[in-house]
Amino acid sequence: MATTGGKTKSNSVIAVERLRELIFSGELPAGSDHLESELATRLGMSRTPVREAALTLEGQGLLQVRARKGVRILPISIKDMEEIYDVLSALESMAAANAAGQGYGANDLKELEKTITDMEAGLAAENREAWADADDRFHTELVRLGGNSRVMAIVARMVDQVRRAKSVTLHMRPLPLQSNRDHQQVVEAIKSGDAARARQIHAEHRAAAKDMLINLLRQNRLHML
Amino acid sequence: MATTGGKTKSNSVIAVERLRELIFSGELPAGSDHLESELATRLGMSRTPVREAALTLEGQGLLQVRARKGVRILPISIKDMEEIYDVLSALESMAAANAAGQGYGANDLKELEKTITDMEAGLAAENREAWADADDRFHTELVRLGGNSRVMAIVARMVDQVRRAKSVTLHMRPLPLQSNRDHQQVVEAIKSGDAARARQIHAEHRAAAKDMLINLLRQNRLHML
DNA sequence: GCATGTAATAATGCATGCATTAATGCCGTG
DNA sequence: CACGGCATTAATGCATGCATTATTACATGC
Repeated sequence: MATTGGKTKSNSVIAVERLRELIFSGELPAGSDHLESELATRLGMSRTPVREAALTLEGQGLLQVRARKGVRILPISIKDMEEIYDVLSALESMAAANAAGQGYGANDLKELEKTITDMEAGLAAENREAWADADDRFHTELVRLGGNSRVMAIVARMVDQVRRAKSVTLHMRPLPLQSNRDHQQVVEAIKSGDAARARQIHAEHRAAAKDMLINLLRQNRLHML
Repeated sequence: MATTGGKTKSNSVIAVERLRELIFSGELPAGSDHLESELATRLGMSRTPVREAALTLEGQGLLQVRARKGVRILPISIKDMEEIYDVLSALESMAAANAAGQGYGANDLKELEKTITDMEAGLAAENREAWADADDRFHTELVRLGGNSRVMAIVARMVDQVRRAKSVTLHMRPLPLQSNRDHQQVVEAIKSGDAARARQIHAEHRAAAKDMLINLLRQNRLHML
């Protein structure tokens, strides 16, 4: 039995998971429409659980349910990216500040530091996928250390929405050298309990990431992803 | 025909609206469980649209769908309130800063300023409901001026979750005199284009509101609402 | 008397079919 | 030839019934 839990998952939950995979992998491309019955056939179940899954994913901002036109996979515009990165900036910097205020010891921050060494390893090997994976884990862990479950949930949703765009730009962007220095400084601020500094550094980190990404998209005329 | 739109609403949408009303009015009390079939009978429709509405509201954090136990109306703990007010603080202060950066003129801020005069009128008449209503409109309008649709959506959800708690404490709290001064200062910072100041003032405003509310709940032993 | 296993029960989860309704194409008219 | 109304079509929205499964109560054995 896997650690994910061997509990018998309902078809509705399976549909959510499968649809997410199909969206992230690009098999259901951004902007495309799909009838409930098509998706039901594709997933080997009836329309009911597919419909429920569609409603769930609509609440997560990944698609839109439109009467008689099927579900539309929502594309991400540059404006969307700006919005999302602003939300991430505000919430993650607060999480960093809160993490700094918790008095975490070296042991509590082990996981966070491991993501940094993984990023460095990824950078050294010029393995962008490995770096990106570790970067995701850094941000997830940082938010977790902030101790606000709602921030965790919101951030996860926002990250989902930019997932496609990130994978597209991953190979276009320069190697993120500054990024790693930022991460290291955030950890140090948390260690020393300097909430204001943790917040400040992380906000600048996110602002820089936003600018880099937006410019990249504009330069490459990627107005919709 | 009302401005809300006379379009034939689906039962599923009606169910969402009615359930929200029932939750906010306390007819479905926090912590209570309700079978899908009960709710369906109550709303005069079949289980299907009720079930869909329940999934939607679960995504909004208002209730929880539990197999074989019906839907549970989620109570709000003090920890929840802290989380929510921290999210509101982070996102609304960013909205205030962004609003200050938009170069809004007197005309753009008319709606915002009207909410302040309404609050003052409510205060003068010691009409707490009128004050609270204007206060809600102030925050909604402030976030709208920030120009980030995701922030608007997230803030609206958070506000929904604390709605019951707010109405309980509305008559316990002292008259919010400082609150109005804060609002006025935020508007002035936005007018003068001072983003940092708008952010700062509003963050302090939300922090003070949070402390006041949390203390009120603790003093009155209201650990769950 | 308590614990364990089993059977009855009841609520969800899902499939199916029909009614509703918006979109599309066609026909008739100006 | 273009425009407008009507019929056709097709996809959703919803109700219904059944299968699945967790829970509870009861009986039996220790």
